[in-house]
Amino acid sequence: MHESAASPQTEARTEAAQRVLEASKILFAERGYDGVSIRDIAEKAKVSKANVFHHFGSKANLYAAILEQVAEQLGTKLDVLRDSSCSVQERVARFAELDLQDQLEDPHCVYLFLRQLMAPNNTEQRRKAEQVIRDSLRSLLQLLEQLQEQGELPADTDPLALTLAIAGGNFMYFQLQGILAEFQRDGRPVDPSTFSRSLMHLITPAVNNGPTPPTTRG
Amino acid sequence: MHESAASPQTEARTEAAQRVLEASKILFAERGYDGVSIRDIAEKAKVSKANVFHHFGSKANLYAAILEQVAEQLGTKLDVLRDSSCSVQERVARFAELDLQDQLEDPHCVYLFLRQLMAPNNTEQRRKAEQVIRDSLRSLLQLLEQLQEQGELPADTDPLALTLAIAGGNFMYFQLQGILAEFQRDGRPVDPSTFSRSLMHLITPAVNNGPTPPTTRG
DNA sequence: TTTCCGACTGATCGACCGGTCAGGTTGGAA
DNA sequence: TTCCAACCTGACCGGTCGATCAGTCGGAAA
Repeated sequence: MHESAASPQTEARTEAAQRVLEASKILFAERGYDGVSIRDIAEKAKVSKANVFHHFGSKANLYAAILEQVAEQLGTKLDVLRDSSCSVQERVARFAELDLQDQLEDPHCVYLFLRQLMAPNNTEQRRKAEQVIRDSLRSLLQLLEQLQEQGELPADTDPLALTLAIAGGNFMYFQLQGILAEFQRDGRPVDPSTFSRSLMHLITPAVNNGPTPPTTRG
Repeated sequence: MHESAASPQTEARTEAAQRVLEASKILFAERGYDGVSIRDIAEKAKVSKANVFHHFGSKANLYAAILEQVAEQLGTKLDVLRDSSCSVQERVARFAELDLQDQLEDPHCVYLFLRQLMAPNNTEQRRKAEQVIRDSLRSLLQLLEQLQEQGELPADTDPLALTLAIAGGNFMYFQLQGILAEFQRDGRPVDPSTFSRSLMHLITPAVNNGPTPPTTRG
C-alpha cells in the first residue's frame, strides 16, 4: 500500500506521478470529480491507467491529494495579512488585491475550491472548504474591526458585511471577467487592479487615500 | 420523437414527468450532471428508468429542461427592478434583499446556475448562464448610475464595482450562511434581511432607507 | 552474480452507465 | 366495440467506469 493521504508530503514524487497531479488538477477543476475518468487523467499525463492507481491507490485518494494541495495554496494567502508591517488600511487593500490576483493567476484552484464548497453540508469535503474560508475571512474581519476601532471606518458600518462584500466582489469579478467589458462605456476590459482599487474606494472612502480621484495611478 | 427542448412548454406534463423534473432539479443541483444517473432520478421520482427517456428523450435533454426552468425563474427577478413605482433607492435596496431571499428560498436553483457558470468558456451552457447574469447585473448597474446622476451616490464611486459588491456579498452570505454565526460576537445567526440592510448601508449610506442624516462622509 | 523492490504496463474483471425495445395498460375518439 | 396513441414497464444492449492482477524492467543492495 501507499502512504496515507493525510501525510503532508510534497516530497519525492516520481515525474510521472507529478504529471498525474497536474493533469488531475486541471481536469477536476474543469469537469468535476464525476466528469473525469482515470482514463482521461492517464491520457493527459501520458501515463498508463494502472500507474495512476499504483501511485494514488484510488480515484478518491487522488482527488483528496489535489484538494489538500489547493487548501495549502489558499492558506498561504493569510501570511500577507499578518506579517505585513504597513498600516492596517494598506493591509486590507493589499489583501483584496492579492486575493483577486491569486484567483486570476490560478483559476483551477478557485474552481476546485468552489466545487468543494458545493458538496452537501456535513460532509468532510464541505467542512474542509469551510475551514479554509473561515480562516481567511476571520483574518480580514479582524483587520476591519481593528480599522473601526481606529476610527478609520464609520462606527455604524458592519465589518462582517464589509468582509463579505470585498470577498464577494472579488469573486464576482473573477467569474464575470469576460463580460464586464461590455458594461463599461468605452467597452474596454476592466483592469483587475483598477477594479480592486474601485472596490476598496467605494466600500470605505476612508481607506482610500482621501482626495485622489480613482484614475489610473502609477 | 419529442418536442424540441427549445419550446417554451410549461403546459401539459404528466404527473410522473413532473416528479422527474423535481427529482432531477434536486439531484443535479446537489451532485452535478455527471454525478447523477438516470437510475437515481427514476428511483427518486418513483418512475421506471425507461419512462424518463420516454418523456425527455435523453439525459442531456432533461438537463437542458431543468436549466431552462432555472433561467426562467431567475429572469423574473428583474420585474421588481423595472415595474416598481417607488424611489430608485428603494428599488436598489429591494433588489438586493429580494435577490438574497430568492437564493435562500431555492438553493437548488443557485447551485444549478453556479454549475452552469462553471462550464468551460464558449460553450452554450456557459453563454446562457452569462446571458442571465448579464441582464440582471445590467439592470442593477443602470439603477445605480441613475442614482449617481441624481447625486444620491458620490460621483467618485464606481457603479460597476458597487454592483459586483452587492451581488457578490449576497452570494457570499448565501454560501457561508452556516458559518457566519460564529463571526458574530453573540454567536447568533445573521438574519438575512438584517444583513441585506447592513450591506446596503455600508456600501452607500445615502441609499439606506432609514432617516439617516447626510453622513459625515469622511 | 543474484536478489529484491519500486515504477510501470496490458489485459481483464464485475458493476454500472445511457439508451433501446417489445410489449402491457389505459382512456378517449370513431 | 374497435382502434389508436400516449403512458409506462422489465429486460436487455454495448460501452465505459474504477479497480485488480500478473508480470516486465532497471537499478540498488547482498
